[in-house]
Amino acid sequence: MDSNVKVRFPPSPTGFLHIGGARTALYNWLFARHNNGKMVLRIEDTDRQRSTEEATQAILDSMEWLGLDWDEGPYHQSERLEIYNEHVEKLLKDGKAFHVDDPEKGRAVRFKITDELTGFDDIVHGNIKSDTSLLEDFVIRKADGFPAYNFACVVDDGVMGITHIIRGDDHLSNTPRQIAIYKALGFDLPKFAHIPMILGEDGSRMSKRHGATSVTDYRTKGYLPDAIVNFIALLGWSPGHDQELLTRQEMIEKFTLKRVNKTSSQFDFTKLDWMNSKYIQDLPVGDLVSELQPYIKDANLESDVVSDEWLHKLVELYKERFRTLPEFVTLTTPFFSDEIEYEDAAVQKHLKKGNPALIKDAYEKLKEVKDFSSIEELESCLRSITTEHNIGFGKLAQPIRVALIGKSASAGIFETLELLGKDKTLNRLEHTINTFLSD
RNA sequence: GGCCCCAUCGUCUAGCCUGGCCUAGGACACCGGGUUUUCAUCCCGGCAACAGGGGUUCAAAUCCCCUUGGGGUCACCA
Repeated sequence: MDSNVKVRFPPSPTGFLHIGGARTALYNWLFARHNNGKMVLRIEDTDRQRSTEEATQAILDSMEWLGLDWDEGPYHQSERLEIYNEHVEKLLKDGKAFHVDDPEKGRAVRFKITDELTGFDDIVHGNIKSDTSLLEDFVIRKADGFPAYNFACVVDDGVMGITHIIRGDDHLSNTPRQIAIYKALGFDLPKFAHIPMILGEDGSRMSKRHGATSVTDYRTKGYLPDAIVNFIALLGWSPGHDQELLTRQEMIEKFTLKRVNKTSSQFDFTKLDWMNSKYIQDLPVGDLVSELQPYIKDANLESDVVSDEWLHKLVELYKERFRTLPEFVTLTTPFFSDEIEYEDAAVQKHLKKGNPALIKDAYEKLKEVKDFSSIEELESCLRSITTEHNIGFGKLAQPIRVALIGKSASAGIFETLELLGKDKTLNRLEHTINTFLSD
């Protein structure tokens, strides 16, 4: 099942890997893997002013984080000047290009438009119209000796034997120029697939003002790479059935260019959050703990005094309650720190307007519980109180919850008690009695 | 502005190529209900779209044209 499919992903290292670029990389990757082909990574660093080594590294890091690997490269265009020059000379000799002199910029080379092609076939869009006579002779080698984009791109794709060019449809209007170069140089024409762009939530082109635009942004915001990959895969492509949560393997099996649609899509952060929460729920707790570790450290929580077993239990308990990684920290801070923020509304409703005797009873009875790691013992203890007072369980659980973590929502009350431990539980109940119930 | 591309629920989309099975399906969000010690999860139900106008046809979301709207591109940037 070998294949001659060869695609490439050619980022220019002038900034972080954009989410749109990531999706382009993903589609190339899925296409290559689906067809048992190869993917080339090529760094298009011909803009000497804007290209940086840091950006290159950041892009490579993002690719790795997303789990998108490649089979060849990374090539750097800045190291391939000889190749481009050879082809420039060829065009010059054939009379298909000519020198232009600019008093300020220096001597450059322009490609001479002659061909009157009328269009090309695009896998996604079908037949694309174009009228080459409308084109102007364009620069293929800049005065600084570096090739211009449209030229370097074609030479590399030709030399590297790229069979399919999958890129954003903002390149649609470049394609006729590039085809002209393919023909002038005698390269076989690759197949083109121009995929729709990703727009911001307001429907305009995604830019800094839309908040998170780079892969790095999503990483620091606490999204899982698998969730990002799944989400952006579905922005412009669908497997053809109703399943939305797909493993990489499923995506590879299902991916075809034919199922990529033509319409640009808007980035929906809410749906991403939902999908991320799904991936969080499905992640083995051990892995989730490792993902969470940096955020716990960042928040300066006392993670070092805590046992692995305890942390695992806490994460297990809370994994259905957070959508992004840092949310876990927000939710569980009271488990790490004694500086609790008591929510006013919760205190009013469950403590001040409640029955003070309840908390005092709970304090006394809990004091007698020997084994706080026994859910059974904790439960029978609290049940006995509600029986005595003849009240529903919620009437007791809520005040205790607020007393222990400061808010009216948390995981199950017995588990909360267990993870907090006897000392903290008693201390906090005591604190509550003295602070909120003393008058 | 010239040229190019696009147009299904608020959003992502299925259906369009190969007209009829579409009283247009799914998901997120939203609204209601159930489960639950709270919240979340989970389950059930609901709201909600073929941009407009002309054709072609027995029949159009599906094919054609126009209008409108959106996007892209017009660099010695990629």
